[in-house]
Amino acid sequence: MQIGEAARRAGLTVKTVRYYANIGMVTPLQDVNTGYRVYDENDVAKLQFVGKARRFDFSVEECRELLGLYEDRNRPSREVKALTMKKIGEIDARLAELQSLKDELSTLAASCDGDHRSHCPILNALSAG
Amino acid sequence: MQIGEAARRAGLTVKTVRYYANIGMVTPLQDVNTGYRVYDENDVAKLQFVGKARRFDFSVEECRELLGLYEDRNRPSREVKALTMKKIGEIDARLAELQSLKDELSTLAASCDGDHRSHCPILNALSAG
DNA sequence: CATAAGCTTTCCCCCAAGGGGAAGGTAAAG
DNA sequence: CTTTACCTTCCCCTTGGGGGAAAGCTTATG
Repeated sequence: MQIGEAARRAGLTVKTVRYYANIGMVTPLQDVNTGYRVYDENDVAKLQFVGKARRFDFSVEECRELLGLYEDRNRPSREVKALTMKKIGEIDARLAELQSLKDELSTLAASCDGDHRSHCPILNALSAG
Repeated sequence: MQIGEAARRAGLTVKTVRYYANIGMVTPLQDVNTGYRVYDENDVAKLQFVGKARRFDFSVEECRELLGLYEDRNRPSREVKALTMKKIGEIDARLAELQSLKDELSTLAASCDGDHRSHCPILNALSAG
């Protein structure tokens, strides 16, 4: 099938699928006459796999790694789990960071009247050393 | 003072301060002879303000807006509070997204033995339609 | 046959928010 | 006079593609 159908079936844009081909992540065959990329079922499966991993916040490089493990029938599940735990740790760190930011901003917002007057504790806090 | 001292006092890198000058956010005077940027106390205050707002996850464009409000002695605090509430909403959305991702990944990780064997529910989940 | 529609290709610039480093000017100190 | 420590502009790099131009292919229609 052509790239359009492969993209549609994987739930990705054509641009994205072409990008994955360019960086060597999912490499279809190429029609010698037209130069068109030709995808098969296995390619679509890989695209879906990568698409799902991306939605799980894995970077493109991590996806490449996961895809390698996915295709290696003899890899130990330990490696996949390690990558997953690392990703969970990163998400945890970001969660804590965002929660802390939210708390501080909420405190500031609560102290600001938010009316037509110019007094504003939020700006004061931002300008305080 | 020169850019180096201004950056140090604002807790920013020289690159960042130069970037803010280039995009017209904090615009110092320029020495006619040397071409060096010349910062005063007010510039440093603005740089600190922007630095702090950036740490609160405000985008550069939002910082520009906040800085405008900060310099306008007659602005209503309503506008600042609205910007802050919008930012809190964005943080909330991202928190929910990350929490959901973490839950799903945790479930997957818990179901994977993570040993030397190849069976891996994580990869199975990623490859399932 | 011409041509228009709907695919596809490569190529190049764009985003945020700067970082890294080259090549070269300037000023103070030894 | 030269080293050292600043500073300048300029250009490429990052993530993960998006937007669009110019051009090639196939098929359907007038």
